[in-house]
Amino acid sequence: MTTIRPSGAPVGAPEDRSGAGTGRSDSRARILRSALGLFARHGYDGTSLKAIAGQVGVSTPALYWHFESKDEIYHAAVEQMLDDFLDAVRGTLRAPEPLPRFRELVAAHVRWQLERREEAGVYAQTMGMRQLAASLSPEQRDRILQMQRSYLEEWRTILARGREDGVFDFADLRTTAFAVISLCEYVHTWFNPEGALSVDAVVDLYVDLALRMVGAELRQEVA
Amino acid sequence: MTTIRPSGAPVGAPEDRSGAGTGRSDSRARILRSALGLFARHGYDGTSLKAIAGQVGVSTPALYWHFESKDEIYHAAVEQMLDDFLDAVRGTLRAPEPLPRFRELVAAHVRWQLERREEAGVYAQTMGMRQLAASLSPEQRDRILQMQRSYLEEWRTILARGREDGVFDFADLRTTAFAVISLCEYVHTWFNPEGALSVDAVVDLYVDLALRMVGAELRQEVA
DNA sequence: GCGTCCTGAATTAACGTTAAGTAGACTGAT
DNA sequence: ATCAGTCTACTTAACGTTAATTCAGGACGC
Repeated sequence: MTTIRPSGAPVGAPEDRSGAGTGRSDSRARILRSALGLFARHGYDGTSLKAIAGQVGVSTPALYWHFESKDEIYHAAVEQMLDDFLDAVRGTLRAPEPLPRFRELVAAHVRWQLERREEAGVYAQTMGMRQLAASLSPEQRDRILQMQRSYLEEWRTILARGREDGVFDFADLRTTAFAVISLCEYVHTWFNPEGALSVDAVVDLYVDLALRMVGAELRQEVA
Repeated sequence: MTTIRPSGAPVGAPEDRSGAGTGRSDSRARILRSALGLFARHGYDGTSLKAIAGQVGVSTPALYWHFESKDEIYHAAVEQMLDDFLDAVRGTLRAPEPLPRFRELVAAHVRWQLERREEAGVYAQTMGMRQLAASLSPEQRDRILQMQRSYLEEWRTILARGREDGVFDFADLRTTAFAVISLCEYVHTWFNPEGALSVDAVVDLYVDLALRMVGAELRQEVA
């Protein structure tokens, strides 16, 4: 268990740093990238600053030039990932009508989860351990909760409109929204990229599953 | 972040130990119970032996009389919880026909996740952090994977039989099985016991959602 | 007087964090 | 064109704390 953490040597090989002599500090971004991966694999407490620094290729105290504390690194990494996720998903939404928009939303969410499988777990961890989320600073917590809430609202709006329009048919709005989102959120826990199914295939299957959950008439793809 | 862990005092009030003068050492069970709750809330690395011991009401080294290491406590707690889960779910299965058996399975899984919300997260954590799971001892890992596999097989069998019988209709067996299981597995992440919906209500809603996913004709309850 | 179940003190290693110093690039004045 | 000075982006050394674990011993029941 403890053997997964570096004891003497860095956990991963330092990144290649040959190109462009430290061109105006990309260090911050590189720290966040390494940190996110390590937090995702080992959790917050399982990831040492030494491991992060080792993977970036700098000494541990160097991190303190870019960030105030381990907490700040963690929060910055999570927030950046959430930003990235929301941008990616919202960037694919084009249709105004509930049914095709719902398809787009499910597809984009699932695709991101599968393509960024490694990092995807961090968010679930943060929100999963309730005390951990509660111990973020109030501003950090509020910003993250705000992003969460607005995303949830996106789903609920689509579901509500679809039901009004008569293209969806489901019992409870809130429960259905949570159910569909959590379905999409946790694809990454079982998906195996070496397996028989491609990302595209799983995306399509999940779109159909989600459509069934909201009571949409399935066979309209070509129409 | 670090403030969630006890620094001087035990994290929770020691349990009441008045009844029955240490009647033939129930200590082991009490340690496991406390440990499971703490692991669920703070994760493996976020939980100290001091915190566990403090909650049980003994000194830290006392744990070493019952267990060899922190790893062993963790593994024993997870395995016991899995045992409990499987017993609870399998104990409710009565119907031999795929459709009612599927209902039973979904209902039992969801009910357990909601009623044991606190502990439910531990398993997800263990399996979520891939390196963590991989660092369990081979025997520990094998036992847990074995339990996982046999449970998954239960689902797949029901789905396959139901499709043969014509009561289910879905595209990909493996994906559908994973999707329905993960749906049930993560109810606890959003459910709020103080909220409007009771456990029973959510169980019913989830049974319907799952039935839709596998393409079952919904309205047969009374028939 | 032996096994069970625990305590208090001690050990070693790792953690996050601070302090102090330094190499290199850029700036402006000479 | 050069040199002092400043800013950036680190370095090594070190601090205080806490972690898991060990050990030597002690109470309590049979």
